[in-house]
Amino acid sequence: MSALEIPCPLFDLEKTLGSGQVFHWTKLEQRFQGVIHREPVEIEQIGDHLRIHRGDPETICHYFSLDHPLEEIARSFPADLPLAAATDFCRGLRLIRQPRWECIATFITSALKQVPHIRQISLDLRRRHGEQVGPEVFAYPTAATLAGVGESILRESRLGFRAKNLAAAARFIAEGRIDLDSIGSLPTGELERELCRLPGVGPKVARCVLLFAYERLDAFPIDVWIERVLRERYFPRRRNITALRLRAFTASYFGPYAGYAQQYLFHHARLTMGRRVAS
DNA sequence: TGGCAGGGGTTGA
DNA sequence: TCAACCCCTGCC
Repeated sequence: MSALEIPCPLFDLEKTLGSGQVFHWTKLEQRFQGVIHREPVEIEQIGDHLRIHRGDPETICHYFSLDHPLEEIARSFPADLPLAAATDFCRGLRLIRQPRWECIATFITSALKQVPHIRQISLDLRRRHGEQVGPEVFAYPTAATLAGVGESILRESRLGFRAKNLAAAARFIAEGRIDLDSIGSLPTGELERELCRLPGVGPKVARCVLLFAYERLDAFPIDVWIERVLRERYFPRRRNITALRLRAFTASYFGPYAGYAQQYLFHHARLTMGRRVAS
């Protein structure tokens, strides 16, 4: 199969895949192998071009949101030092358009887990329960499949207490108690409330899903990293500021592309702040 | 070699 | 507001 090259200005494949949005991609030398929905994909970046060894170019461009106007997004940000530094550091990092169930399930399993663990769980679930779509390549198991598998088998993938939530969420969807596609037309606030009906989905996971699977680019998930950034960089002299006040601040301060601001602050913090931060 | 603390969150009291 | 949930890793 001959490789196809497409232009991808202002895009950094490695940063995008390494920014804690998706967890199943594997790097082999310069190539990244992964699955988009059920399609095996193998790509590498050469300067401002993407060399596609396997996969449909249109699917790949859509998945990596190559149509998002990054310059315009950066211009919409409030002018402050922490965000300017993060934006500079994350040049070319784009928000991925993820399949909805896969995104929900992956973030349910991410609770109190670090990236390598989430990745290990994600790959194991694919291998054990996902459809094989290529040599050593597996799609994420469907909700119906995981609903049939049940909690005790899921625990074998080292999910711990998350197995119960994942099994229950899979059943919730398989039984038709929520339709992930039809709720896509709801306003963001209502959509968030609908997502929180799923077992194991609280405010943080719901906002990740809003951002990564429903393209609500103003959604701002607050995890421990972002909370550290907000407290240290935005409210250094107000040590006892409440989580509620932080939420209110993020809802108004970062603007229509708050989700991008969050992703940049998050990725920058993870790679520069170290494990422990003075509090 | 083994014990211990703590981690990208949710839930229910 | 806080403990409990399960497992893994790093550190001593």
